[in-house]
Amino acid sequence: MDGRARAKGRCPGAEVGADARERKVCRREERGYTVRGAMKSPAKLRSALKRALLAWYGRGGNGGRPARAARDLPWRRTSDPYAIWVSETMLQQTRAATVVPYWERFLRELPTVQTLAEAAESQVLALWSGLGYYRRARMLHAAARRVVALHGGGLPRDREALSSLEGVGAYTVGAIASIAFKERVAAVDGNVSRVLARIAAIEDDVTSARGKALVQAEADALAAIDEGDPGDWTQALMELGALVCAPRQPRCGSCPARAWCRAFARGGVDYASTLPRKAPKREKAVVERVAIVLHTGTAVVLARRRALTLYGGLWEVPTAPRSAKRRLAKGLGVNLTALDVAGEVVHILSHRRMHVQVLRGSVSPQCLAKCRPAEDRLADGVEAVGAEYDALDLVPYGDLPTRAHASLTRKVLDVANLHREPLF
DNA sequence: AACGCGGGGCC
DNA sequence: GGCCCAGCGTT
Repeated sequence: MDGRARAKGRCPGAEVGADARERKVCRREERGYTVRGAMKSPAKLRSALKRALLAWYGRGGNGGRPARAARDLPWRRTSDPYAIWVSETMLQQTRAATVVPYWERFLRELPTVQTLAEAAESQVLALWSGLGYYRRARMLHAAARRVVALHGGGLPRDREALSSLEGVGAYTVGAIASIAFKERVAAVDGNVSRVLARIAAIEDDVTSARGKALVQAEADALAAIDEGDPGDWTQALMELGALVCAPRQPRCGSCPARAWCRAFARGGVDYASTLPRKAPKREKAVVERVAIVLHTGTAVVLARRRALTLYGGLWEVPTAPRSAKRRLAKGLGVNLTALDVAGEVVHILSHRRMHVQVLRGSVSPQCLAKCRPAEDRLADGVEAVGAEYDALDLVPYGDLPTRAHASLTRKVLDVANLHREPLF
């Protein structure tokens, strides 16, 4: 990019003072486009790498050739940009195998961007329940409403317009543009960045700006020379990362890109698996909380979390910091002494570790008086439950599966053991 | 650039 | 029990 381009130890020629030709050759080697002993032109090598990967991925069925490696994922059977958009949103930080049933149910219930735009947020969240990162659902919902309002219901092809949609970041723009609209755009997700970091043997911390820039440039360059379906190229790279170039134990022995992989050339699978360099792990904070399960024998009291908080908009058994146990009970209209300890739940999140003590008791008339229908926000007395909730409701056991909830609630109700049969 | 945000599969 | 996943928005 400029004369300051710092060089790794293996490329002294890139230091200030080296001539432009040496710098260029060095850059090629850093990017892994050279094969030992064969100084072909980079374009040829990239083209060969591309062909090898696409053949491995297997676009469409083709008799005689080995079976395609691509998984038969349901969103690969549609060309509907809306369906692809939903899949890409669900796939953010979520494994494909996990997404499949959620995506099928979501598309069945809300098959078009119009139906999503008109749906109640509670329905959208219920369809998302269990998938995690619920902000994705709220942003998808909001974005669908704007798409209908601004673009007449069709997802815009324009990348700027796509990028302005809630929840659609750099990766998702690339994914939608290349897969749904067949544009030659890079989509760099965790898989692609890992694959490219290994092919190019990038030893910088992958989270550093330098590393990101290199990886991004790599993706752009590789995508730009593709002659086939841009969506196939995007997905071939990701599929390689998911199935072969795995984070921990890459299967270099069966990798179609092995001949172009600088990391493999440098140190085989043992070295390749050390890339990209991992960031040091942070310690998870432990949070001590309490949950109060109030029930009638056929129904249980749930509270809806305020928007913009953890689990925002979802229903759960009312909880509070352990230190606010008395205040939570009082807010729910029950006496702490009337509750018994049912057990404790440990819930691990990406950034914290929750220890939830589970208390159990019967619904009091005072509590019943505070319960309101689900759509009635800010009911009287709810404030006393704490700043975390904006509604209370008495929910029959049979209605639990249709309520948007976090998996923590399943665990809490399981420990409370209200019912012989599973409640969910 | 670092952090908040979920949940589950796999070692 | 830790790691990581078809990331995004905020600060």
